[in-house]
Amino acid sequence: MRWTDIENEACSVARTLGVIGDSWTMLIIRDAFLRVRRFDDFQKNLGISRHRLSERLKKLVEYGVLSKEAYQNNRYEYRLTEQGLELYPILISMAKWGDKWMDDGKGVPMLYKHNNCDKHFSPVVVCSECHEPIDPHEVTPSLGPGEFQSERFHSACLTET
Amino acid sequence: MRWTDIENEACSVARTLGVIGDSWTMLIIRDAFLRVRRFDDFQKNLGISRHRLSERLKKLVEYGVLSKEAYQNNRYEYRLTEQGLELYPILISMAKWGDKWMDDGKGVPMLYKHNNCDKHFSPVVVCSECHEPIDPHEVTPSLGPGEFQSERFHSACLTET
DNA sequence: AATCTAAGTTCCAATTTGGAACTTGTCAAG
DNA sequence: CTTGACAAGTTCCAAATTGGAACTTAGATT
Repeated sequence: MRWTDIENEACSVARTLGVIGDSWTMLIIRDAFLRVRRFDDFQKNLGISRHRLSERLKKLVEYGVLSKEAYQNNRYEYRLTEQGLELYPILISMAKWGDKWMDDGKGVPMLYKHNNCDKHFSPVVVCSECHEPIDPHEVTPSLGPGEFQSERFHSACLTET
Repeated sequence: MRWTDIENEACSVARTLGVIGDSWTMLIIRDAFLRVRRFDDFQKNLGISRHRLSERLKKLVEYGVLSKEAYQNNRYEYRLTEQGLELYPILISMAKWGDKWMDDGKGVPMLYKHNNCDKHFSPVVVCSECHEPIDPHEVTPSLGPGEFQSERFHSACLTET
């Protein structure tokens, strides 16, 4: 099976990876959250080839993660859409995991302050219903309406015992 | 710049992507959360080539995301370690994003029940300090001790205005 | 002793990537 | 109004990576 077919699986994780799962894409998104908006700035910050960058930006615009808007005459800005902004939980969770497990002994690269409470924070994933933190061992998955019969596990059950 | 160098950047997002950011890896992790543990089962479920699977599993074991344990004589099990289990927030956030934005009109592939409250839930990212949901516009990033001078933005500031 | 099964490894064609050079359209200065 | 600079790509090709089929190894089963 080809990697490029995965977005057609009946699994929301696979479909998400079809959009953001290939090399460089999440770093482009990261830079977009950093307010990088122009082609050359992405290219210089990331060190990605112009070729690849061009392709990836085009795809992200197609999917609706970024918008491409002209400013002045032939200059363009790429900005996160609502759909793109909602990738934030994935990104901040990656930052937290990297802080904890990929520490090089020099301390964390970046600190995050929550303007709401004015404190440095870390992201915590809680249940939308009871507001308690989610432990993977306490989640029971079941087939939803969009799942169909298959010889493959299609869906992220996302529990581990 | 080569993609394979990114894990050395002074950015926790890039470092995390160095571990889980290439094709197939997050699907391997997904299957691991589904209690898939054996080489051939990963291979058949994912449709990945044995070649790639072998490499990826080896790397995940090296990084400490999976453990490889013998059972019976020459049979092996791959299991999520503590470090691997902590990828759950990333995975469940991907599932939520895919549910919302990659819906194909057939309904979600999978439902998740929280055993703690016995309800179907969706994951919400909140502040560790004030417990309010995090909005990317309300986060102010600053350089941490591990950041150093560079001509590149290294770190995920992770705010968008 | 022959076969089965799991867990890989080997090999090579086909695809993808990185990087440098080139293009196109507008603006800004002389 | 001509020259040069700049932003945003596109083109091209060598080098690296991937997919897939076939092969290997070692213990278990018939």
